[in-house]
This record gives sequence, C-alpha cells and structure tokens, in this order.
Amino acid sequence: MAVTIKDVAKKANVAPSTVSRVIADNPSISDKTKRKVRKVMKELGYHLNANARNLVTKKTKTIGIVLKHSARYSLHNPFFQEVMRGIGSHCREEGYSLSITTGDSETAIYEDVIQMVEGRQVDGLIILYSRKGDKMIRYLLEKNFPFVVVGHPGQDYTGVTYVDNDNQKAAKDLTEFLLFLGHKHIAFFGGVLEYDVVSDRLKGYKEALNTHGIKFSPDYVKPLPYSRKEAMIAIDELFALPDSPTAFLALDIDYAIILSGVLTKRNMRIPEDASIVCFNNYEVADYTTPSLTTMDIHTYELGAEAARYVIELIINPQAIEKNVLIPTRIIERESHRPIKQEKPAEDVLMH
Amino acid sequence: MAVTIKDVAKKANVAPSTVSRVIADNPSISDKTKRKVRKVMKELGYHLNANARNLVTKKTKTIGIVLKHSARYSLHNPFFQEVMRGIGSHCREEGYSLSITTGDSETAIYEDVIQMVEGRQVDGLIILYSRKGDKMIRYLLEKNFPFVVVGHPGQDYTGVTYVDNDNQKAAKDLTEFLLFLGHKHIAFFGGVLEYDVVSDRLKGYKEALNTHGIKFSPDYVKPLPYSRKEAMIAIDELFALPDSPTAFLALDIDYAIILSGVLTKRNMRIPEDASIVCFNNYEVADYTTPSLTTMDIHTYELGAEAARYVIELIINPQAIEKNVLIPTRIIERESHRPIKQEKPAEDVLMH
DNA sequence: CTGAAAGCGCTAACAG
DNA sequence: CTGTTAGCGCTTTCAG
Repeated sequence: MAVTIKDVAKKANVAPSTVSRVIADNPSISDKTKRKVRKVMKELGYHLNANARNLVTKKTKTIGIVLKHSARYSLHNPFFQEVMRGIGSHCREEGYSLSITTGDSETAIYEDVIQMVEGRQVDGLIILYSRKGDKMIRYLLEKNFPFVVVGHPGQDYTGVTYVDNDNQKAAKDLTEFLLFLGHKHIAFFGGVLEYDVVSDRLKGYKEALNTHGIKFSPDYVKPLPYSRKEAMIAIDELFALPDSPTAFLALDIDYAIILSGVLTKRNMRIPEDASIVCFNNYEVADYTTPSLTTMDIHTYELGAEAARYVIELIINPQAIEKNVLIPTRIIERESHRPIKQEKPAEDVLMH
Repeated sequence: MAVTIKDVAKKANVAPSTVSRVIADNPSISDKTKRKVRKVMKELGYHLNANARNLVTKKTKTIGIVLKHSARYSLHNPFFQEVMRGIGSHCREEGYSLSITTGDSETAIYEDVIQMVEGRQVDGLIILYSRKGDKMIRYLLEKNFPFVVVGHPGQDYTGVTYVDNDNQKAAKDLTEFLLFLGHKHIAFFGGVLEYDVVSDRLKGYKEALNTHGIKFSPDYVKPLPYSRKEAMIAIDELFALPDSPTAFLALDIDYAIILSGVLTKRNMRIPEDASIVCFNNYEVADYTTPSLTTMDIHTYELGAEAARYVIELIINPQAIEKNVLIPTRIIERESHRPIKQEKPAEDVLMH
C-alpha cells in the first residue's frame, strides 16, 4: 500500500537498483535518470522505509540515550533538556535520530540497553549519569559497542570515552573566586558525597583552601539531599560555629535558592552579609533576588560533544577513547561581594 | 555474524518458523519444544532483530515524541522531564520504545515528523506543545496517523484527541482560593497571552472575579515573558495603582520566584503583606522561602494518559477521539494568607 | 551507466 | 503441533 522503490522503478522505467542508487546519490548514475527518478518519487510521494534499509545495511542511523534512574532523582534541574538540546542538535546535523530508554530501575534500564544493542535498534549510545562499577558499562565494553558517557564513569574502566567537566578545577576556581573576595569561612553546601561530581568538587574546594593557606575544616562541609528541612538544620549548625561562614558554595542552584531564602529569613542580607555562589547556570539564576552568581558548566556543549564522539566511534570503532573536559566559567551576578571589614565600625558603636 | 532465528532453528532441530512462534509465545507450540528452543536461544545468545520484525509486521512498537521548538522556549521548568517520565512509564509497561525529534525549527520538526511517519519508524506520535493552525496536525489527520497532543490543539481541528488540564477551571479555582481568603485586588502575573494555556487561564481568572462580584480591571493583568527586568516594571505599575494588589496569581513557578524576590526587596513580607500562588507544582516550590502555594497540574499524568491514548489509537485507529482533562489540585504551602484587616489598627496609630 | 538476482532476519499463510 | 514457502522493502554484488 505504501509506495516502494519498485513502484517508482516501474513508473520511471528503470530497475529498482537504479532507484536505490539515486536515493544514495550514487555518482555513477547519470543526471538525466536521477532527475527522472526523483520526479517520479515526488509524484508518487515516495519515502524510504527505514526498517528495510536498516535490515540490509545493519545500521540504524539512530543513537540511544540512556537515562539512569529515569530522571526521577538526578534530574532536578534543567540539566536534562539542556544536554538533550546539545545531543539533538549535533545528531540532527549528522542525520541521526534519537531513541531514549524508559526504564526506571537499574535492571529495567539494563534490559532496555540490551534490547537496543542486541535488537540493532541503535548504532551507538550516550549514557547520562553513570555510576561506578556499572555492569552495563562492562557489557558495552565487552561487546565493543560504541558509547560515550556524559559524566564520570569512575576509575575502574579503561577504554571508555566520556565527556565531563573538570569538576575539581571548577570547584577550585569557584572557591578561589570567593577567597579573592576576602572570604575565609566558606561553606561547602549541598550535594551527595556518593556521587563523583560532588566528591570531585569537594576535592577542588579543599585544594583551593590549601593553596591559599586556609585550614580546611569538615565543619564547613554540609552535604545534603534536596530538602529545605535538612538544609535548615545544616545552616543552623553552620551558624553555631565560632566563625560562621561568610560565603556559601552551593552545589546546585536549588541549594542556592534554599540558602537565599533561609538566610534572608534569618535577617541576613545577600550579598552584604553573606555571599552565595553555585554550580549550574540555569535561567532561574536570573530570576531570584539577588540574582545568583553561578558556575556555568555548559550543559549544552556536554551533550553536543558527547554526540560528536559517539558518532566518531560509530564511524570508526577503533578510534582511541577520549576524555573530553568541557570548560566551566563563572557568571557573575549579584549574590557575591567582597567580605566586609572585620567590623571595626561595629566595634566602635558597641562601646 | 549475529545469531539469527535460523541458527537457533538448526541447533534446536526445528524450523525457523517454530522459533518465531516460540518468540511470540504462540500457544500452539508444545511446552516441550518451547523449552528446548528457549534453551538454545539462551545458549547462543539470541536476540530478536527489531528491524527484520518491523519490516514484516509493519509495526515498530515505538512511539515518537515531538518537541516543539526544541525545548528552547517552552521548557523553562521541569515540565519536560515530568511528561517524559509519565510517557516512558506507560510505554514501557506496554512494551513500546520512545523516539524523539531533534529539530529546532518549525520546518525541521515537520521534516522529522514526516520522516518518522513515512519512514515507518514509529507507530504513533505524542505531540508536546501544539500551536494553532499547525500544518503538521493537518498532515497527520489526513494520513489518519495515530497521535495525541499534550495541551490544547486549538479549535480549528476536529478528530484530534488531546490530553490537557482544564486551564480555565484551574485558574478559576486558584483565583477563588484567593478570593475566599479575602483578597479583592488580585494580579494576574506572567505568561504570554498568545498561548492558549495563558488565555484560558485568564478566562478562568475573569470568571472567578465575575462570579464573586469583583469588577475585572485589565490593569491587574500583566502578561510578560520570562524576564526579571520586565517583571519589575510590571510590579512597579501594579503598585502605582490606586488599589495595589494584595495577591498574585503567577503563571508559573519562575514568575513566582521573581515576584517573591522583588516584593521582598520592596520591603514587603510574604505572605503577610502579599500572597503569591502559582501554577506548576515542581520541587523548587518547596525550596523557596516562603515555600510556594501552587496549583499542581499533574504533569506526570498528562504524559501517562497521552501514552495510554496513542497506544489505544494504534491498536484501534478507528477509536473515537477523546478529550481528556487531567484534574488539577491546589497544594497549600506558605506563600498565601488571608488578607489583613483593612488597617483599622494603623488608622488608630496614625492619629 | 544500468539491470538482474540474491539476500538481510523475520513473520505468516498454508499444508500436513 | 510443526514445517515449507513467500515475501516485507531495500541494498549490493555481478554482469553487461
């Protein structure tokens, strides 16, 4: 019922193979026949049947996107749509379609992947949010199937190409940014230490303190899940310290929003009384008052590069693995400020 | 090189068709042969080739998701991942895969769709964010291709099934909620009137005022794009009114965040001096201070139902179109409060 | 430069 | 209950 290559061939008085060739724009076909065939294709409303082609070429021109833990946890913020935009944009340029996993448990996701790979539904895979010691990675590696992970695959594998930020350096930069503003008591706020992103950032934070002769104290480190309640407890603890923090390094914009509200409630002014900076430069950073100084991790580029490298791997499976680090950049807005003088004025007033 | 049905057949001493039948779990195959064949499949590591099957069955068991304008505009908030979760979850239950468009312009998206449909890459389509007078909808309707739109397809089509909220009612409810708290001057804040969602909500707002004998005044209606700057201007205008608003109906959580910050900056306390309620109940509503009272539009269900109805249409293309309205619900948090007494105390103080 | 023929891996009658 | 036979729509040698 749908119009096939044969129908076109018949009407154009050529062989099916010829039609196939003009689809592929094979140079050994004369311009004349090409024009003729194309005309007929248009008249008949011909469209290539992807399945038939895939079956014979053993390629699908689609790449799969693996969402770990189904967006439920990891995807609090616009990260997901940003990477997708990046991936989508590059894939489209290269003529690739996108297929995405629906599984919402570790096992379900694993099954999805097996199905995609073994069922020959994708040529390559982009994995968002990988954890260490993942059997899926091992499987793909053994199969020698093209894939790249966005984020850090952990040290326990070789041969996997990934694209990520240099989280340690980013955190170091951001900490130094505060240090240069004169802050000496900087809280590391939010994030779950089990994730590599977070522990890497903590390393960077320590490194910065270290480099600048500030003693690291675990009291200023407050990892926590997304939760205003837990955040409030952490903030209380922080302000119970002999030297309460004058600046906060928030692991994500949502933590910064919590911070900003809670501190204001405590009658602190931001940035006059405390600076807040955070990771992830999403649009809401512009909407808060004060607007938030952020570390842009270039999520879009993360996606685009990932796409670029899977496609490279698809074309040349022997390509050596690459570790791509997308640079980060501080976006200064209103939530930071040099530290106040050590209250000399206040001292005067107090006596 | 990959193991096929024939390899299995040979090793199991049966015909390929038998293997095919056990894959389909055809009841007319004896349990004995089923077991035998399955054993061999496992031994050989057999996996079904999706393309081959799709080619003959003319089904793909995958549904396409059409993102209008590539997430760039419409997707400021977690809407996207929430619908996706809903869609994904239902599709997985029914054994469908997901494919998503990558186009980032009207034409590119249209091409993606044509390719998916004509190339037989999907059995059905879910369209997120439809605009009126869309040629894509017309095309699908003509083709009689199964699809459902999430949102409002506009009045200009019949025969399209869509799943949406009753935006007018939701807005009416939310306005009445404020009205019942005693608020008489309620601002309608944010949103772009060109979108049906927004104009429907405006209707609901008007209706509520009307029903409760409050005169509608366009001065309290401030549609605007996402932008703190424009929001500030609108807020200035609102407070220049003889009766400045005591409550704000924000079209989205991001507008509420802007409002909350800017009002606080103007030395207003929320909710003591002004109530804020908004549409969309995403997690950040819990993170702001005060936390935000929201209208939950049940994004996840929107997606899940959409998935359910495309699949229904795929199975029975003659199924009558349905217009599914997902109910909405107010989630009370801290950002609202009954209106203050008409400052009698203050009057006393003032004289 | 073009055609004929085989076959990708699977399903679906039709026999038996 | 199982095997035989076509054939889905396309690409790809191999001839010519």
